[in-house]
Amino acid sequence: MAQRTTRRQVNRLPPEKRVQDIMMAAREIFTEKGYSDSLISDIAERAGIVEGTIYRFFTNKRDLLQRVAEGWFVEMMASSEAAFGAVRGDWNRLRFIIYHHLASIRRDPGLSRLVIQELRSDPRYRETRLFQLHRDYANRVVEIVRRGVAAGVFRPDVPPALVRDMVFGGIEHRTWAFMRREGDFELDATADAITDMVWRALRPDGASTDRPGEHPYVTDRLEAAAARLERLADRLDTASDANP
Amino acid sequence: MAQRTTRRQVNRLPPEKRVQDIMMAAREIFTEKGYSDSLISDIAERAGIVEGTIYRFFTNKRDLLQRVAEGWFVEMMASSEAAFGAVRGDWNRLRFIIYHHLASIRRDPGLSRLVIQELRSDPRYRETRLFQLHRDYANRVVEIVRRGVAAGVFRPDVPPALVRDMVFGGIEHRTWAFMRREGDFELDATADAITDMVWRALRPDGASTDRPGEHPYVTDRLEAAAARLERLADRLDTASDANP
Amino acid sequence: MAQRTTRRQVNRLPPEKRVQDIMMAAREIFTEKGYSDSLISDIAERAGIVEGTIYRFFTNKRDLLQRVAEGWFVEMMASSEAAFGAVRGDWNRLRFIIYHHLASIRRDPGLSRLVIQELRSDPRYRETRLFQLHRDYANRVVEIVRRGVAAGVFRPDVPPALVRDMVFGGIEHRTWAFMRREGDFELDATADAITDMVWRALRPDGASTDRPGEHPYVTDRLEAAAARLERLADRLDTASDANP
Amino acid sequence: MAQRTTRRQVNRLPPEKRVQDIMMAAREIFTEKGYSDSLISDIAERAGIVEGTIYRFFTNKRDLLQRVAEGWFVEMMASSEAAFGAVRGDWNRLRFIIYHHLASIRRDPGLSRLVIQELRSDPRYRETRLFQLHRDYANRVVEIVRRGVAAGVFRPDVPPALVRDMVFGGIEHRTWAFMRREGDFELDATADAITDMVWRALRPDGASTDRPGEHPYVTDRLEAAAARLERLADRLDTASDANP
DNA sequence: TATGAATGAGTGTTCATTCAT
DNA sequence: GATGAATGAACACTCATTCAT
Repeated sequence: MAQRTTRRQVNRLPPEKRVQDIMMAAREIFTEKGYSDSLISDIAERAGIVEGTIYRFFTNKRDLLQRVAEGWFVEMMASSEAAFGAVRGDWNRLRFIIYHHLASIRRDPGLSRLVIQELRSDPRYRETRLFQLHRDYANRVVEIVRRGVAAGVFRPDVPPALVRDMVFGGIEHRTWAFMRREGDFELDATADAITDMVWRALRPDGASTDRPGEHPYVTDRLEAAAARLERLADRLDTASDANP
Repeated sequence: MAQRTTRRQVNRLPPEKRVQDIMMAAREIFTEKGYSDSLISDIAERAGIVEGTIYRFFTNKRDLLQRVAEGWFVEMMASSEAAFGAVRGDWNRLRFIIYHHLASIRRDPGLSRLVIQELRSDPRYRETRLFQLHRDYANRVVEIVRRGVAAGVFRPDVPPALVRDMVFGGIEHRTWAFMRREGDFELDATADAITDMVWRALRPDGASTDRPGEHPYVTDRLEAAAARLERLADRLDTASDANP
Repeated sequence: MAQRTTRRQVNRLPPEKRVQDIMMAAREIFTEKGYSDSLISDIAERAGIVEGTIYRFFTNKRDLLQRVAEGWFVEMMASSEAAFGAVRGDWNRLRFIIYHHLASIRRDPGLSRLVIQELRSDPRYRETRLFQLHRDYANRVVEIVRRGVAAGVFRPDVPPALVRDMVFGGIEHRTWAFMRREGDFELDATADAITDMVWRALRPDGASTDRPGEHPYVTDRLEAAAARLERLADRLDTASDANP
Repeated sequence: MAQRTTRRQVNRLPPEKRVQDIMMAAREIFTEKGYSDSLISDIAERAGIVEGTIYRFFTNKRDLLQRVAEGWFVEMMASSEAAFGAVRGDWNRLRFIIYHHLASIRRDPGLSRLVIQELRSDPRYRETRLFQLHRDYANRVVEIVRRGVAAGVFRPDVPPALVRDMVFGGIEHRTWAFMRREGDFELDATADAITDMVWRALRPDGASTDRPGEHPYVTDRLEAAAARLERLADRLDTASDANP
């Protein structure tokens, strides 16, 4: 013992910076390799420290993943909080949420996959802070639906939670290939398509399910045209009758 | 020389039966414990054989899981094939698929979770037979939408693949807690709610989005409009003939 | 993975032989280095196998130590069982036990120390088979004392368990330096000295505490006194008859 | 810049007080958890300082244990020094030592066990101050025996060191269960029993081995009675002869 | 064909000790 | 003198897979 050749070099940093470094390194490694293929030693190396130091700030590897994911989520929510508050109109709000979620996946596909695969399937997921964050995040949709129903602009028989599930489930399925680095998706078009689809399911019968402010749909137009032609024809009839 | 008290019992069985036994045992163990907590030795024991024998029929543990899942899926599809063919009407067909998928999850929540977690996230998933089966299974929905659009019964601007994603994504999210043995769901009510939601998103504006049979279809309205236009055209023809 | 250069060489042996090899190797390593400085990998190497194989037969490192110690003890008891049965006379029997224990320590000082240090101080020691073996072994002394007391050969006020404790405690203290490879002790002389010391503590006052066979027992003295009293009584009787 | 809420509290204390605090804390922790389960950080916390400070006063963890044990021993010896000097008579002196040792074990079973297990088995134990203290402590017994032999009150063939080993070995074995918190022992009765046992082993043949000042043992009394009766009988004979 | 003993690579975690501040 | 963040060596145990019998 004690024949250490290399002098021990201690690099003291403020705890926050250390934690930040570690989480950044961990996020990268986890994203690149997935959870179980990521080694604590790799993460330490990337963070420029030794393995033991990680354990001063994180209980274990799982805790590290957990907190990386939480950090990511908090960041995600914070980045949209202000903007979301400024959005007016239900369609726009739904579209905003959907777009934002799709954009997050595009930005961090690896992390998205990790959360879905590793954390959400954990048996203790519901006891997790991540679960709460996720729930709050997703419940923005529930809230919109609930209020719309109360205001009478949405169908009263739509289960708000199911809308949430279909929105986020749909997004996940649609982007699954991308998260696995196999496919791609168009951000705007996908956001539009999903929003429209949900929108139509929410609006009551008879109401136009077109996006607010856009042109009414073909059947309406067809019927309207027919009606106008009929009126025209009536007038023609009258005219020809009156001008024999 | 061997002091083994229990004599080695060599049971030569037809390969098919062996494979069947192993897969049944594997399915049970995998379902109970998840993939990584399942031991080959446990599976062998449950199947009444030894570890080595498994490797005569399966390349490795992963392959075993793969084929268990495939078997499950084939079984699932076969069980619905005939009945599905007999269902008439788009709403009913959608409802059938959704109900059937929900019922499969209720029957085998462990296996469902396993497929979602372990297999679908595998980087080579798309090269998998399971992927093809899954795609064929899910494309029933795509097919219905595509045909409905072509027939003019559904909106022409609905992306069929997105409908598929929202249906299966929605089902997954809705039942995720159940798959983790934490929550429950009502089979019929959920199937109805999802089908209705999709249905409303598919039907054109102005058309009743109520379930078929209760209110006239858009075709009716289109036919009525066409008829009126035809009568109009007739009259215009007559009128122009009358005013030479 | 799978670029193994050296071909995997399996060397199949009957389980008993394997267990024997492992225990022999473990005994050597444990004896040489003590428990915590012994590495499973060292033991495996010495036994000519790999680490994993050890875990087929032993639950963990502790279990291995436990069973090595048990084996040693069983062997020790077996080797003395027959001979002990043939020894006659209390002094000889005590001497035999003491000698045998000292001889065991001389033969395996490392193992002796290990048992005392590692196993006997374990909080669960009393639930151990080793404890039972040890107790049976040590109770030979208790048994001798108990019987001697019952036969009136030993003082009635001697606590047999305390005799046992002083015998084995004394042996341990006397040989402690030797177990640590620092000192030595003379086998025969030490056995004699301890036996004599205990012997003297056991024999009633007035009785010669010399080893049996060399000097008369207390019974002799009691008999002599009784004889004298009887003769005296006779004389007193005669005298009183003569002086009516 | 540091967000530490609890401000670092620098308490400059006189070195002696510091050392005292640390040793007290260490003694508690060691006693509670044993050596290897005691963490330097725990000890530091209990002493109200940080780990680094310990290393200003103690070379390493082992040294800390060493010095804790030394302190305990010195304290133990000091507490008995004066009283021991006042005790008169060999039996009483032996009894005093034995009682005192038993009482120490009763007071600090955890520490006693620690010294036996951890320190006495250390390969460098003999180079230790603790060893010297221990030797001096135990040699009180040797001294008593030696003097007794020289004075002719004890058997000349008793090896004084062996007496010491049996006394302390016996005490240790007798109280081992108690040190492990599993059993109990009666202080006075045990001290008496051990002292008596040693006493009997020390006294020469023919001498009463009863405790000094108490009644001689039965054989002696029997013989004495017989002798007196004989003398009486002789006188009676003479008297009757002289008075015919 | 079936056996099942043997293989052996692989890694998260602990904690006494150091030393820059 | 005191701090306490950082160091980094050390190691038991698992289990999918192989292959001699």
